[in-house]
Amino acid sequence: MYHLTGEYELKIDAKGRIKMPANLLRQLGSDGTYDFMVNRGFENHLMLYPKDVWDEKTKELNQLNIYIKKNRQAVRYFYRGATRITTDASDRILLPKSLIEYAGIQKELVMFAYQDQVEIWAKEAYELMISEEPDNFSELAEEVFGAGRQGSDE
Amino acid sequence: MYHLTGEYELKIDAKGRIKMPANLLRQLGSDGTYDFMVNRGFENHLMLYPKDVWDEKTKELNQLNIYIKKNRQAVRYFYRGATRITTDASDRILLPKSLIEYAGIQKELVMFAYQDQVEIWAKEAYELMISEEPDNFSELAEEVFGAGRQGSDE
DNA sequence: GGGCTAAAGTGGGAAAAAGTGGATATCGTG
DNA sequence: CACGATATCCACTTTTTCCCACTTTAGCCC
Repeated sequence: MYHLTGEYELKIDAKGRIKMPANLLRQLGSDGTYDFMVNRGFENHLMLYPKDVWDEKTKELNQLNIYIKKNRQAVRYFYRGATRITTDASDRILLPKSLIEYAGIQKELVMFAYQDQVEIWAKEAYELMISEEPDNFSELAEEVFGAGRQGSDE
Repeated sequence: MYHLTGEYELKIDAKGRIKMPANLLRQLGSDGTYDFMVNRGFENHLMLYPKDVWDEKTKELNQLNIYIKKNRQAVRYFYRGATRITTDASDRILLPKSLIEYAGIQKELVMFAYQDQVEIWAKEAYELMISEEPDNFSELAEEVFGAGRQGSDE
């Protein structure tokens, strides 16, 4: 749907506001105010989705029969903390306190955009995550990307 | 019917009243007083439904032949504790004591809205729930979101 | 590159809304 | 009737929202 990219270092101001990078917003097209959903990510970070992406993702989820325990738990787990967010007149957003806390964000944070979503990490946590990756990366890369790439390939 | 969202940390005051988050009420539209039904949830929490949602949900249930034991049990199980609730002039609600006890709510609680309903948890219980990944979540997630996303695809 | 202009980012004041606490009135029940 | 519990009402505090103005950075032209 989108092909968002970029890594942005940002600060939270005294009122808890975060300026959305102009570059990122530009990738979303549209003007005026922007509409997002945030929730807890699977590691200790947050996920930010453009509203339309979120709606698409939850469409199927909302079809599940939540009287089945397994489904109920999954729905909850996916949604956890999901909150709607819009930009103000200066393109800033306000994240829910509970989510900020969850991600361990103090002042500095990183937004990391890929595919149709944006991850939000506390700066320290992001750097840690980034630095830990290479360990088994080659193995992983081979597994994920490599299938059938042996021999001649562009 | 609705697409309620948001996670709200709330406190019960000395008189047992809980302020409904303005943000959540706004999503319900309407003004003046709001009309809800609460009952016991399937885990140790409560469920809060806007009255119109409740009516819709019970419509099917009320068609069941309750002279059949199984049906009777199911109906009872769903209804258990069901109580009508309205907001006062300051948008606060009063939960039945027995339900508060059932959910183990002391002072702090969390309202967690998704789809057309709101779950009410004791804060500690909520945090525990949130932190535990459901058993076969990745499997289920794959079922729901992932169909054929492994390897090369669109 | 220097200087100009527009865009991006930052900060804060003030009004409005949300949230909190408590006093008083009302109802139902023993 | 008296009591406790609920409902109604009012006053105050805190937070959020909205708006405006300033600083800094990036883009552009000469």
